[in-house]
Amino acid sequence: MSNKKQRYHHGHLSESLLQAVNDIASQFGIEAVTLRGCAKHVGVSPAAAFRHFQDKRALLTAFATRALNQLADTLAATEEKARASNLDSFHAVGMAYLSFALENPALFRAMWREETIYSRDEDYLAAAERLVGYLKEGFAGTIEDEDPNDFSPHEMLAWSSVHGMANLFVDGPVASQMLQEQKIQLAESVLRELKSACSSQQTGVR
Amino acid sequence: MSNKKQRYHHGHLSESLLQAVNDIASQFGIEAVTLRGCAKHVGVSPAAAFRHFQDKRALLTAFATRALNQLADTLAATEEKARASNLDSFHAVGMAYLSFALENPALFRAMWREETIYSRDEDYLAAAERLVGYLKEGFAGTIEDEDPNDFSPHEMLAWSSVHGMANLFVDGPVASQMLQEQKIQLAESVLRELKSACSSQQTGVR
DNA sequence: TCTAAATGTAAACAATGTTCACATCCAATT
DNA sequence: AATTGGATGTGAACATTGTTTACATTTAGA
Repeated sequence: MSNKKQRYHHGHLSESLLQAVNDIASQFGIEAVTLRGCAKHVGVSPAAAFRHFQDKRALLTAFATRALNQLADTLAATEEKARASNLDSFHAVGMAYLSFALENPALFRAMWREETIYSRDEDYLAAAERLVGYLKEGFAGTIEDEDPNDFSPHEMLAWSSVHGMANLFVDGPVASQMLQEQKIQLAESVLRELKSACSSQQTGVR
Repeated sequence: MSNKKQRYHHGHLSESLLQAVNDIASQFGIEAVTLRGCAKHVGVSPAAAFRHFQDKRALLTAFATRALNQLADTLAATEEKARASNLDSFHAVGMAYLSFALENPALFRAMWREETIYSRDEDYLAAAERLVGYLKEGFAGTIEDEDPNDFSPHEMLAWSSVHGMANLFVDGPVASQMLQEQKIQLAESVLRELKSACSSQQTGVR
C-alpha cells in the first residue's frame, strides 16, 4: 500500500514528460515520440499531459528549448574553460558544438525543426537568442566582430561550417559511413582550416 | 459523360502522388503530408496508394530520392554551364546548392531526414551517392582532391559550409530574420571567403 | 474473346491527438 | 482541525491517420 507508484499526483510531471521525450527520442528517434507513449513511459494517463502542455507541439517546443539551453550551457562552460586555460576558444567551442550533436542526436535534431514546434514561442526564441549570442561571443574570440547585430561573412562562415558538419554527421551519407572517431578527427582538421580562414586578415581582437 | 475524373484507373498514380507530396509539403510543410491527404488531393481512395508504395515511409523515401536527383541535376547543369563559360564553378555550384534550398525548402528538408525515410533504400542510396559525387566533382574543380574515396578537410569544409548555411537559411533563427535577398548576398560573401580558404595551398596548418 | 494481372474501392481496425466530465489531492482560509 | 477551491490526474469518447482485407473494375495479351 505504500507503493510510490500509486500516488495520484505525480509531482514533477512536466519535467518527467520532457525526460520521456528524451528517452524515447534517443532510442527510437523523434518521429517515434508519441504523447501517449510518453504518458505511459511516465506511468500516467494520456490526458494528464494536457495539464502541462497545450499540445504535442508545445511539448516538443519545450523539448527543443531545453536542447538549445543545454547546448548553450555546454558552449558557455567550454568557452570559459578554454579562456581560463588560455586555449584556442574558437576551436574548443566548435568542437563542443560538434560533440554535442554527435552525443545527443535527438536533442540536436529537435532544436531547429521548425515544422514540429512553435518557433514563435517566447521561451524558445529566448533560448535561440541565447545560443546565437554565445556562438557569436565564442567565435568572436578569434573573429573580428564588426557589427554585433548582424552576421559578418566570417561569422556566418564559422557557424555554417560547424553547423553543417554537425548536420552531416548526424543525418546524411557521411553519418553512416564514418565512425565517431573519424568524424572527430576530421572535424579537428576542418576547424583548423576554418580558423586560419577566419582569422586571416583580422583587424583587431582584444 | 466523358468526364475524365470518372475514370477508374488513374494512369500515373505514383507520379501524381509524388506531386501531391510536393504540393502539400510546399504549402503546409512536410509534417502536414498525409497519405489520405495525398490520395484525396489526387482524387483517389486512400488504399490506392498502397498499390504503388509499400508504406507512407516508402512514399517519402521516393520523394526524398527525387529531391536528391533534382538537386544533382541542377548542380550538374550549373557546373557544366560554369565550366563552359569559364566561370568559377566552385562558386556557381555552391550558390546553386543554396538557391535550391531556398527555393524548395520542402524538397531540401526531405532529402536527409533519415527518420522519416528508408535510408537503406537502393534508389535513395544511389541518388545520394550521385549527389555526393557531383559535389565532390564540383568542388574538386577548385579544391585539390587527394583521395576521391574520402573527404579531405578542404572538401569537408566546403560542403559543410554550404550545407550548413542552407540549413540555417531554411530552419533556425537566421531563416526568419533575413530576407531572401540578404541571404543570397551573405552567401556570396561567405563563398568568396570560403574559396580563398579552400584554394590556398596551405597544407598542414600549424 | 477470355482470362489473369494490374489497379482501384469500400469497409474495417488499431493507434494517435485531443476533449470533456468527473475524481482526487494540496493548500490556504476560516 | 475542517472546509473548500484550484491544481492535477483519470476514463471514456471522438476524429484523423496508416494500414489491411475482401471485392470490383480495367487492361493487356493469349
